[in-house]
Amino acid sequence: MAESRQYWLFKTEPESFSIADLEKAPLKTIFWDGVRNYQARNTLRDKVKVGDGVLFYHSNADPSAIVGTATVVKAGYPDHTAFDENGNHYDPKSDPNNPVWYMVDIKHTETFAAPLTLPALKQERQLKDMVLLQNSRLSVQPVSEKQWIHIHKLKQSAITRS
DNA sequence: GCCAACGTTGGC
DNA sequence: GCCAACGTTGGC
Repeated sequence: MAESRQYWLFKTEPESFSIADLEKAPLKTIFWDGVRNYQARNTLRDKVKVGDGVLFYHSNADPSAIVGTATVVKAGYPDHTAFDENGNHYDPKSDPNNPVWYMVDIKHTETFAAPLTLPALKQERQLKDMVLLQNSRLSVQPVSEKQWIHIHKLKQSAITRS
């Protein structure tokens, strides 16, 4: 029996990679490279599966916000950007025979008509347990099904209001 | 730009 | 294995 679908939140600084960039990518698909944190690595390597839902979050942005969603199209595999001595994400600890860092592929699903800003998310009692709101720096974090559903409701009401 | 919170490194 | 020093993240 297949495990049920899981949900995640991926953070990115829009200055380096935004949801607009994801939409413009060929097949609207990219590899989520550059994660260099062990907890996030473990999640990417062991837990994120094809078909899982991803909340796309812009950090260090004005305003910081969940700006859309994506779908996982390839589960964890070695992050080859760690092997490239000339790249920004090079890490000598990792080599092809014994990779340290992992990535997944995600495909754009939707860009929200109205971003769900951090202050707005903080006002939702149903979201108070979100890892995002717990002072966490984790760039790849779990989202519960309840949180996922609630965020989609918020997204809907944001559209209705606009 | 500041700085609190967090993660990692490395001396011991 | 402890923990101080350092580096990074990310909200404000």
